[in-house]
Amino acid sequence: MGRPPCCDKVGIKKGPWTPEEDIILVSYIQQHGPGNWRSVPSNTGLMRCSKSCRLRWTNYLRPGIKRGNFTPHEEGIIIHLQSMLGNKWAAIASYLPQRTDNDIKNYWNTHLKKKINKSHTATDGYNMSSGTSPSCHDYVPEGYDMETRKQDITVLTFPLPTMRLTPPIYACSTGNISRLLEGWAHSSQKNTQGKLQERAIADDSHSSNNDATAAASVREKSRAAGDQGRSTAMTHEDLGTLLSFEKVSGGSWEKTAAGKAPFGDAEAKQGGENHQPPLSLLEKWLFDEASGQVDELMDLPVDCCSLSMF
DNA sequence: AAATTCTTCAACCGCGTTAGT
DNA sequence: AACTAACGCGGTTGAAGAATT
Repeated sequence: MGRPPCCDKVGIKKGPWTPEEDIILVSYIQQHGPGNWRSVPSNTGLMRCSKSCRLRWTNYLRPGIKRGNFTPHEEGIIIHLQSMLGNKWAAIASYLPQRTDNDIKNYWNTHLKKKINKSHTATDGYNMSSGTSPSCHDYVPEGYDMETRKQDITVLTFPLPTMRLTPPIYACSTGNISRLLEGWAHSSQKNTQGKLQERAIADDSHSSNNDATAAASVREKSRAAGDQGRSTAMTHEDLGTLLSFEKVSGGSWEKTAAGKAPFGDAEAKQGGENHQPPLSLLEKWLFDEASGQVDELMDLPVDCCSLSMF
């Protein structure tokens, strides 16, 4: 009915997300939980549309996401499910809680389709352009042994889960955030100045929002880091330092024994006046992972996606 | 070493579905 | 029941890096 897409609004930023934005988003979601995406941009000051925030969360920042190479076992599951369900990536992803639908879709389009096509042309002259979906029975990934495959096929014959396995655990991995910070540092060597100025302007226009207090705190830290020319990659150690504040009696915040000022002296002085708990929520969130909730969930055995799910 | 082509994947777009009024 | 707004999904695009010429 002519409603303009939200992302067409003036002032809505597009393109790759910066770690600053990621941290703000993560911090906000840790506090409020995922959902109600419409309120996210206004409450955080992010110059992104709600849709973009949701996408970024589900495809990249969501806890427990595994990135990188797919295992033969995962390949096998994807191939089998794709042959059963077609391109229902969200449904397929529900069997692989560590992988996002976008990831699976990309992997299918860039790797598996080719592999299967190759396999078919090698055997019986099958051609992807024929329009017929290749069957899982025709291609078995290397390293995906027949016994596992048999188990999976049995297991995956169960009805689809009605909802994603993903529990309301908002733990995340320091590795994930460190990785994105590294990426940001890399790219920021090219255009740090411009982006920071842009962010600073955007930040100022939202500084009075109460719900954005924690996020604003994060922004301040990030901006300060950028202003001081920290253009080198943030390591895991740095991130650990970033998160090493803890609350002490009297409502003020100070470093833990192992901690050092993460943003330099100037920032430390600023922080002294500002009694905001720096990254407290993010910190707690990240430390939750240490309890092993996510790992336990993600290290499910081969037949994980069956019985525990139904 | 430079130019071109290919590959990958994060992000966007549009549409269908669902929920709220 | 009808309408609107928000959400979620699948297809597609485009930028960046890798590989090739």
